[in-house]
Amino acid sequence: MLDKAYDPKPVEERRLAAWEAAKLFDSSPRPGARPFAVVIPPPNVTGALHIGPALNDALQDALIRHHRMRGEEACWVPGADHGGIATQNVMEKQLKAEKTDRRALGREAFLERMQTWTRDCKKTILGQLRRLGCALDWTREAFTMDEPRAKAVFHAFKTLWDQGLIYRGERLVNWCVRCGTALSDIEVEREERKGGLYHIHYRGEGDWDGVVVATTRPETMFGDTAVAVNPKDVRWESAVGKKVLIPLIDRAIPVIEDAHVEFEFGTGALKVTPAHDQNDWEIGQRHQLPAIKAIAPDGKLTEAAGPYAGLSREKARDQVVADLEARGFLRKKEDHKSAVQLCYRCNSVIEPLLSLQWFVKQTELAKPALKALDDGRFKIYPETWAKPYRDWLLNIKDWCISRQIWWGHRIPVWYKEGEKPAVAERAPGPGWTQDPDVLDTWFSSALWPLAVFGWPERTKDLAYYYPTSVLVTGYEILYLWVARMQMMGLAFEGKVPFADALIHGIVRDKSGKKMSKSLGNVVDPLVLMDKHGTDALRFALLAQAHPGKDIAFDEQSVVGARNFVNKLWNSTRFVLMNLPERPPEGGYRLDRLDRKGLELADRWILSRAQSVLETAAKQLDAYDPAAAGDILYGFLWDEFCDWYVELAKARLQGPAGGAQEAARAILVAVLSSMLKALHPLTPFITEELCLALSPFSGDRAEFALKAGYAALSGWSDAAAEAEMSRVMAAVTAVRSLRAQLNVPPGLKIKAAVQGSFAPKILAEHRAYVSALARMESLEPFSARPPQSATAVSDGVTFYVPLAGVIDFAQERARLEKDLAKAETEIVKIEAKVKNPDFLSRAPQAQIEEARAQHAAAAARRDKLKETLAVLS
RNA sequence: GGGCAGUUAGCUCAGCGGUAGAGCACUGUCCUCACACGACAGGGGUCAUAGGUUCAAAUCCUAUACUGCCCACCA
Repeated sequence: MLDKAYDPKPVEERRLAAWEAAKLFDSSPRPGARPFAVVIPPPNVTGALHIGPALNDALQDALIRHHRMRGEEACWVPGADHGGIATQNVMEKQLKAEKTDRRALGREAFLERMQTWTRDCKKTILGQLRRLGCALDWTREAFTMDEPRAKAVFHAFKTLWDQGLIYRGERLVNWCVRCGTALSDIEVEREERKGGLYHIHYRGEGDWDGVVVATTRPETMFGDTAVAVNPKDVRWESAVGKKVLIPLIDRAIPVIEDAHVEFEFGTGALKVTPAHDQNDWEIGQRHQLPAIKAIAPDGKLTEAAGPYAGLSREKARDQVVADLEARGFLRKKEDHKSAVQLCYRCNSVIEPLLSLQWFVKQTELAKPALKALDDGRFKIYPETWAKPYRDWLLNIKDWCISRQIWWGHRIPVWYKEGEKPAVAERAPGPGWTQDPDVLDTWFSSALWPLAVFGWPERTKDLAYYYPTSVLVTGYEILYLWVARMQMMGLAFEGKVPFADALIHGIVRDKSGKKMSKSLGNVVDPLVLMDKHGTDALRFALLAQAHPGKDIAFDEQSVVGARNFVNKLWNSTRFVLMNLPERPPEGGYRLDRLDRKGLELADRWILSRAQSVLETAAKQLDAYDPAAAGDILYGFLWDEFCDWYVELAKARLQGPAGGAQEAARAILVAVLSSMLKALHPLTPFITEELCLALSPFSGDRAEFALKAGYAALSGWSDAAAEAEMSRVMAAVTAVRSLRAQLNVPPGLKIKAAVQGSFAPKILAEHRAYVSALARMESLEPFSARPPQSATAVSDGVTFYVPLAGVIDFAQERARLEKDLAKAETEIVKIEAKVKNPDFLSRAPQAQIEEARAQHAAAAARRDKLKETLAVLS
């Protein structure tokens, strides 16, 4: 016998052990079967997973399990990403805590430590995935820096190099002073911050007045190589062509014209610092201006800054401003809001810096990706992300792929005096030295769907699983990752790496704030799993994961899901308690049922179950587990447990025989098919319960995944559904009467029934009504009992004698309230039914329905009025 | 400065052309023989605002107002 409450821990342990022992999730090409392949977004090896990836993984697992149950060869590839800068930063923090740093350690020793860290971290992360119940094919575990992936990276680099798409050049790049490396454009985040706008006087050379420029970054003035004004700006007309002196260092620079300069901003004069500002760089290109570096890669001012050399950016700004002010150059300081650029890994302010870097040309690579989107080979769900994705590809800029860190794939370019640089995996010969930089971590991530299947080798896996089916990820890496995989996949294989991308939202805290360590609002999925069970956590996340929508996550939602899981447990427990010790040969089978012998409730629940299963399957096909979860939850709780199980009790506890067997068979069939349908969402408990039911359900499969897809057919019965809803309404009317008149729950009432639906109730549904409304007897109405209360429903009126219990004033008030309800309903429907436009233009079915509603409401109203008249 | 979402019950969110829904919270009754992680009954919304289309609009269109996100070279 099952315990009274579900205890997740032993069940989860048991299921995990069984899955692993059976290698249940392994996949290999199976001719004839449709592949359904998914590659996991490889988590960075920066530490343990938080709740965000848990959602991402639960979504993928639901899809994988669903498609497995549909008979497809589902393959979900696990793995991890070395995570470049992010991971190196983690290690650097550790080293700092040990009062050392990577330079003291040396490159080789540092990398060795990184390897060890990586091994431990992967263990943690993959352990978490396992614990979540992820149906990952563990034999395929991949890492972006393991041997096969390194091979893929080299091959990709070489191919792009041979095609002339890779080049090296000195460009203005986003430089993170703290991380000590260049970043690509999309690795930079922006944040609006308050700062100052400084108006600085640049004296004229000779004896003219000079100009006043406005800048937010006075400390870069030592790198100025011009002052620019708009060609149409009459205010500065006379200054153009003359020279001004940079204050404090008195270097002369020309005043030039450039259309980029805005009239309204500041003074209309712009100081041009090509080496430290993107716009200025472009102006510099247009006017062949030199680029003078005023800030070094370490964030300190260079020799060009004269007396300020060696000061940090921040200190230099304060000092320069103070000196300008003291010497009368500072004309004005305004408050000013501007968007500062921040490193997406360490959040420090980015310095645009001129440096020698490697780039991949993007325009040509983007074209096939655009085409794939436009002709539908690649689809994004929800569609709303397609436009931003498209715009990004259209305006794509070259990708800076070199990083000045140690952790990553070393750039496979070798140098030697007097030779052209060579691309090779190993030194081409003695005297060659390798480029010290490593590749952007996203370079290897971009190859993930190819690399996990052995590319560039022509493997069977690649032929079978590629292109993969769907990629599940958050919108924050749409460009960083999704777009690049599309470009690379198309460039190297001519096929999209995945046909669909499912973009989900971000898990936020319950007040809607982004989770972050610094805010202290991060949620540890393991803690929640320990507390409430894995299925509960999964269901809570999935039930809220509407496509593309962020989730405001509250632990309360996990409690709610836990309650549902417990409801599954107890309903199965109840069914098992009411089954015989020995199951019938082959289990209960619906096809053995005598359809004519079925009761209304049977026909109703089977019809409903069939429809619910169909809908849930469609929703999972459409990548919407939230909708599937919602409908399954509602059906199981509100319809199956609250009505069907209650109705079946009479037969279960009654005499043995055909009626009892039918109830048992239907309970088993409906429950076990629902458990199977829920399996993609809550794999542990559903499988455990399916197994417990298996002798009765006739399901021989050892695992829910192998039990096949849950479906019923041939049970659709609209008439039964309609009739059942009338019965339910009648029951509810009596229950309501009882509650409102404070009839003790234990007290069984006598009732008489009247109305057009009454004969049917008396003949066929008497047992239902008297059981659920707790009646001692139910008779046809003959005469109104002296002290009785009345419950009016569609086609039925119940009279309940309640001598001594009933309070007439209360009863009147109750009926008047019902009457008021009926009246307002009638007013609404009457407006419709009496509207000639409605009658002439609405579809016939609508009209008929409205008329029927009107008639029913009117009948109810009349009955209530009549009752009230008797009472007064 | 562009673009995209959202604005529905106290809270979190479904619904997206035919009489307003769920979970949680709330009120009342009940430890009724699966489940108090429960049962039954109930209260609570002029579906942001203003127009329009339609027999019919939370649902479609157009504005407006907030909120959030993405993108962008106003120093």
